[in-house]
Amino acid sequence: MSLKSIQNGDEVLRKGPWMPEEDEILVEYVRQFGARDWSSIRTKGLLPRTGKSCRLRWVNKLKPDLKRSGCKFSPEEEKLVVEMQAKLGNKWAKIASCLPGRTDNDVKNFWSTRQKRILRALQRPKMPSGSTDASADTSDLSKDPSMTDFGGFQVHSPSGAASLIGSGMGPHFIFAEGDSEFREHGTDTIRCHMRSHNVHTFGSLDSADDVLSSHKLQEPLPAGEQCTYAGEKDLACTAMGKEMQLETKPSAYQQLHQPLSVALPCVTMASRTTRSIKRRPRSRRDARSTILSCFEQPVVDPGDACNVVDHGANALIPDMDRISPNNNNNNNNNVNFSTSCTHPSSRMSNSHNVGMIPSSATFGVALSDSATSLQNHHHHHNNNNNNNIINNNNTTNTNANNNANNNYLEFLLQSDGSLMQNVQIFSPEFPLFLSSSHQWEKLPMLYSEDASLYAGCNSKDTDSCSPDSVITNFTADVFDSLEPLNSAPSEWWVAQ
DNA sequence: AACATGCGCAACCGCTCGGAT
DNA sequence: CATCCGAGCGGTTGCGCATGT
Repeated sequence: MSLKSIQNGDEVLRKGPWMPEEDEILVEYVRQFGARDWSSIRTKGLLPRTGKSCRLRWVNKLKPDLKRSGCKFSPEEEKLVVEMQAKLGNKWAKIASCLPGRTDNDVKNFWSTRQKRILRALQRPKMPSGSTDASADTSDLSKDPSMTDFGGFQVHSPSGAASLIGSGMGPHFIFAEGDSEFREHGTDTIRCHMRSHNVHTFGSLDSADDVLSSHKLQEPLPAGEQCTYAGEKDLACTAMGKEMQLETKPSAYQQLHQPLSVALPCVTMASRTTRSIKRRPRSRRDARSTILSCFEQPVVDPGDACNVVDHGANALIPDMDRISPNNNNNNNNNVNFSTSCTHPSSRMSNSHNVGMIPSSATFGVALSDSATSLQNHHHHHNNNNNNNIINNNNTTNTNANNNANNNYLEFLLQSDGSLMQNVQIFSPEFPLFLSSSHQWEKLPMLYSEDASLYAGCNSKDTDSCSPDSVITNFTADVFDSLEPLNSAPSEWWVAQ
């Protein structure tokens, strides 16, 4: 055992791990004199430890009735910690006072570990069985091939199509037909049974722990054609025909991200969309790259330039050659990149810049074939869309499904080959709206005040940006960490 | 098998608070 | 009222074991 010591005058004070003999002396001291006057332990010559060290040892380890070291927090304890932390903040001592046998240090460490776990879940998603990462899944649930472990979140996905696509604001889970439930492994269980629904996307705008573990959904969700469940607080679950939504209500979002009149916590897309655009991820893929993998093209014909929507650092760019750095006039180290995107069957036939979204933004795409818009002067309100959900009731496009040349815009295509209108790419910082006239427009209700985010726009007060003007500034080293997309088409994972 | 990395937890550090003098 | 000092709190560090390569 390593023994550190510090010189204190003629005295040598010990530091570091406590030995059993020291513990015995300390316990005996407390028995005789009580748990106080800690400094006198040293002045009496009982232990070469500071009073502070003695107190800490007693409070955290030796005090009677403490739960033994290594005793995991129970789901009830975790729930209480989460709730109290939300109320009180990092008042660990206060929180610990409500947890018999737990010390403030226990709670603090537990919280820290939990935060890291959640972060890992978002940054290192593991993909369904059949993926190259399956062997990395060592959780108990790995025995069940239908279970996928996304770090701290375990997802039941018989179709193998479950995918974690979100990060930053919280995880998004996409489910396909046949997936029956989603569950979070932790304090609370959020479980939705789905039988007749094509796709289920769940997301939260808040951090995973804030939302996922503090709301509980009724179970099982009836598989009827229409049912609605309002969560205890701010989660609601709605099943409508072939789709089901889980949503956080604006109130929950606004608590953390105010002022905000509109939130987009989750997206529901048609099954064709989600299946055809996903591909097998590499291990340790950055979470942001994983998001992009849902939207990038699996195969691109020569000349059919179609690049990933980039949303900042660490994004995966499938083909660097197609991204040309443009000189800008700034004297700083920033380089402007614009990505172009065309598709032969799309009305969007000319190059459109889709490079956007500053780093640290959370990326998502909300689709609507019913011209759903968050802008009043654009909207054709979907009946279900009275708060923060954008619906896509698009039906399966078989042609598109079979088309090996699907690119990431494929999910924007409607059955007649035309481009789906009113596509919104959202992030809190830089939401955009692709209108029916294929103009990228800013969403005023979500505007960031940071004018630099609108590089290329004439003015942040401008109502619309031309496609070519949507350019994001990246620092020069942004692409250092990018991986080239070098896997063969056969490596692309397409859920069936 | 050896090494690297991840992870949880015990202990430390710096600071604030409040009672005693 | 000012100062000292012990107690307590929250953040951080680093050790040791587990797991991965």
